[in-house]
Order: sequence, then C-alpha cells, then structure tokens
Amino acid sequence: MGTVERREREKVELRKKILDAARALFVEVGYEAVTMRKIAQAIEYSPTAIYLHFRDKKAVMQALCDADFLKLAKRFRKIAEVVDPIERLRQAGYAYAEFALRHPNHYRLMFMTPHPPHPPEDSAIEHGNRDQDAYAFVLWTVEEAIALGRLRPEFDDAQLVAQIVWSAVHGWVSLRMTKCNEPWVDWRPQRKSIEAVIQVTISGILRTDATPVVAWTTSNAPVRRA
Amino acid sequence: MGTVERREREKVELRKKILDAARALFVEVGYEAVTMRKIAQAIEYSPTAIYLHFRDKKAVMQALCDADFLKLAKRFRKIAEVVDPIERLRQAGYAYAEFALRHPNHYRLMFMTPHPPHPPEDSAIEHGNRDQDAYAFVLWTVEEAIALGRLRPEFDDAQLVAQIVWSAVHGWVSLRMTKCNEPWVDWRPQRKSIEAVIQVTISGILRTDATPVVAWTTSNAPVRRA
DNA sequence: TTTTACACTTAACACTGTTAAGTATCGGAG
DNA sequence: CTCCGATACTTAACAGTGTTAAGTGTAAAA
Repeated sequence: MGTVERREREKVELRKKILDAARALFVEVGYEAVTMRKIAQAIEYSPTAIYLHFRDKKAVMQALCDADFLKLAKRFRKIAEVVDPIERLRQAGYAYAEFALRHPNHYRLMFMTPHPPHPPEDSAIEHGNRDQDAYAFVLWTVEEAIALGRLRPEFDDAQLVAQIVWSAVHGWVSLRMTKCNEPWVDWRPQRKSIEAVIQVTISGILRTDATPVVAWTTSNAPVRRA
Repeated sequence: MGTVERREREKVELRKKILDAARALFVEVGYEAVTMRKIAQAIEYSPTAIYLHFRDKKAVMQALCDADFLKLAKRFRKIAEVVDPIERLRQAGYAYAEFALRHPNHYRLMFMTPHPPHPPEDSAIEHGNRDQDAYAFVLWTVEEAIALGRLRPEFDDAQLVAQIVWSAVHGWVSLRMTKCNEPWVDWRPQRKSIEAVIQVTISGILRTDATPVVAWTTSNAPVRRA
C-alpha cells in the first residue's frame, strides 16, 4: 500500500510549508526578528513541529539560503560561457551584487555573520566547484586572465587578485545594505555605483597597455563561446 | 563638604568599571554572547546596577565604540597633515583597516549591523566632521584629489569615488573578519593583502599619465605640511 | 484486538534584556 | 539624637527567546 509514500509526501509538504512561511518572514523582518513560534503560528502548527523537520533555527535559514544560492549558481553557469575572462569577471560582479541586494537576509547570513566552527556538510553548496561557489568562480576567471596576460605583471597571484575583487564587490554590497539609510552618506544610484566599483577594480588590475576594458562589453569581441 | 563630589566620583568610577569589564567581555566573546548578567557578575554588582549608568546594553557598547573611535580619529588628524591627497588616502586606508581588525566587535557593531532609525544624538561622533567621521575624511581627500586633477576625468563625483574607496577597504576588512577561518579560501598575509586592495583601488581611479602612485610614499615628494 | 510506530502537542527549562518595587545607607534638618 | 528624604543599589519579576523531554492521539501492522 502507498501509505508510506503518502506519509513521505506529507512530510515534504510540511517541510515546504515551513520553508515558505519562514522565507516570507525572514525577508520581511530579518533573521533575528523571526522566532520559531512565529513560524509555527504562520503554518498553524506548534513550534516543536518545526524541529521534526529541521535541526534548529539556523538550519531553516540554511535550507533557504542553499535553495536561493543555487539560483545564483545557475546564473553563474551562463556567465561561465563568456569567453573573455575580464568581461566574465564584470558580469559575475553584477550578478553577485544583484543577487545580494535581492536576498539581503540570505547574504547577511552567509557573508556578513561569522560562523562558528561550522560543519560544512550542512550546506548543500560544494566549495571549490566554480558552478556553485562564487569565490571558486572568480578564482578560476582570474587564473585565466593571468594566463592570458591580461593583468599587470605584479598581479600574478590568483588567490590575492580574487580576494581583491571579492572584497570590492562585497564591500559595496554590505555597505549598501547596512548603511543605506544613513543621512550622512549621499548614496549614488545603485546601477551607476556598482558599475563604478567594478570599473575601478578591473582597471586597477588590468594591464594599462591592454585593450580598454569598456570595449569588451560591446560587439568588437567574441563574447560567448561557440 | 565634598560628599556630593565624592558621590559623583564614585559614580564615574563605577561607570568606568562597567566599561572596563564590558570591553574585556565584548572583545573576548563578541557582542551577542555578552549578557548584562555576565557584566554584572564581573564587577560584582547586580545586573540592574548597570541600568543606573547606561540606558541599555547597546548604550554600553556605544560608549566603548565612541571611546575607541576617537582614538582612530586622533590618528586621522595626524594623517590629515599629509599633503598629497593620494598618499593621504592610502594612509587612511591602512589606518582604517588596522583599526577595524584591532576592534572587530566595535567595527562589526558600527559598520556591519544595520541600525534601526537610530537616534544620532546618542553617539559622540560628529558626522561630517572629517576629524571624527572616517567617511567625511575620505570625501574631503577625494575632493582635493579631484581639484588637483589627480583622478581620471570620468571620476568627477567625489561622493561616488569616496564610496568606491570605502567599499574596497570595508569589503576587505569585513570579509577578513567573517570568513577568516574558512578553509576554502586561501587568505594571503594581511599586510600584503590590504596593500594590494588599496593599490588596485587607487590605481583604478588615478590618471594613468600621473606620477606613479608608489613614488609618493617615498621621499621624492613633500609628505607633511610645514 | 492488541501492539507498535509515528507525527505532533504540551509543558517546561535555561536563558535573554529590561523594569517595578523594595531596601539599605547616609547627609542634613529639626 | 531623631527623623526625613535623597540616593544607590538589590530582589523579584515580566515577557520573550531557542530548544527539549515527556505525553497524546492516530493509524498501520501483527
């Protein structure tokens, strides 16, 4: 009889219900302000019911993060097709920043709160895999840029360069997120601002005698692999 | 009789005692993990005693932040004497990063956690004053660099450039702080790393035909005002 | 019909920041 | 010396948190 299958189906259904309710709450009020009791109330179960599906509060958030980060990864796979590593870097920067601003709570949890000796097996994201891990993607792209002689000769350390690029975009994103309502900083429009950040960083590492960076965004260069 | 003076003296003494104990705890285990009860236990008073000296837990941290940020401000005043705005920018970047890593909990509270419609009169830091507000300092320096024609012509918006520079250094600092123990990113030595970040950012905004950036750090240029 | 497995709830624990109400101390006034 | 009132502090509690041990009801299996 399919009773065990039905049970299983009901179980994943409730799990999904929890995740949906939790996502709505997290997005609305942020991680700290969401309580297990509120999630429970939203799905009309007791708070303890959640613990039958998730180890703890962090695990609920982790599950949401993973799901959304896989969407980012999907976009990265598209960007991976861009032939020119510099243009690829630029596009990855945009995608990353856009994702972060669309999912500020996830981003905050993953990149702005220090994790204790965090067991990595909890996360579905496979580090080092450039299709899933943003840092690995940048690292790979930088390595290619170095191999192609596109960077200034003093930047021969891919790890270092990747960290610089990541720092710039992450810095912009996180400042934007935490200090967006401060009256004493006159923020420029998002689009223009992140463009400038990426522009500055790329021209800071690029060989000065190379083709101007901007040119690669237009049609004078092969953009995607055949 | 000096009894009222003695009372007053005892009051500031206890206030100091609270701050000292709180600082030690905050530094050791971070803001979240410190409880009012633990601070109270450290000074051998009841938890409520703290509330006679500080409005709430945040106010205790705020007082510590202010005190330490004034030290950073002092260093900024020295750096303000550097004549060349580009070199000034570089030195401010180092000072900022060094400060952040020395006071990670303060930095986290001030630049990595979003403040609700925070009443600014609580803070002793005067925004817009370049001797106290790091952003104002950067803004002023960038304005001077623009006025002197040191930046690429497309970077004529001081706010935008200041935000770029701040993003880069803040990004480096905050990534370093939150992701320093991650096994999947091979961090380079701090000194070398922050140097590279500043180097890239500055050469990304600098006129390409200008004097090489590095030259200004050495003795071929007047460094301090007379 | 009884047993057993399972999903779920109730009630509680050990915390948190914060506060209302009570107490002890001590200088000054009568 | 006695009483008053201000001041500094403590006790006990509130309302909330994440989390868990123990109890309940249901439905399939024996």
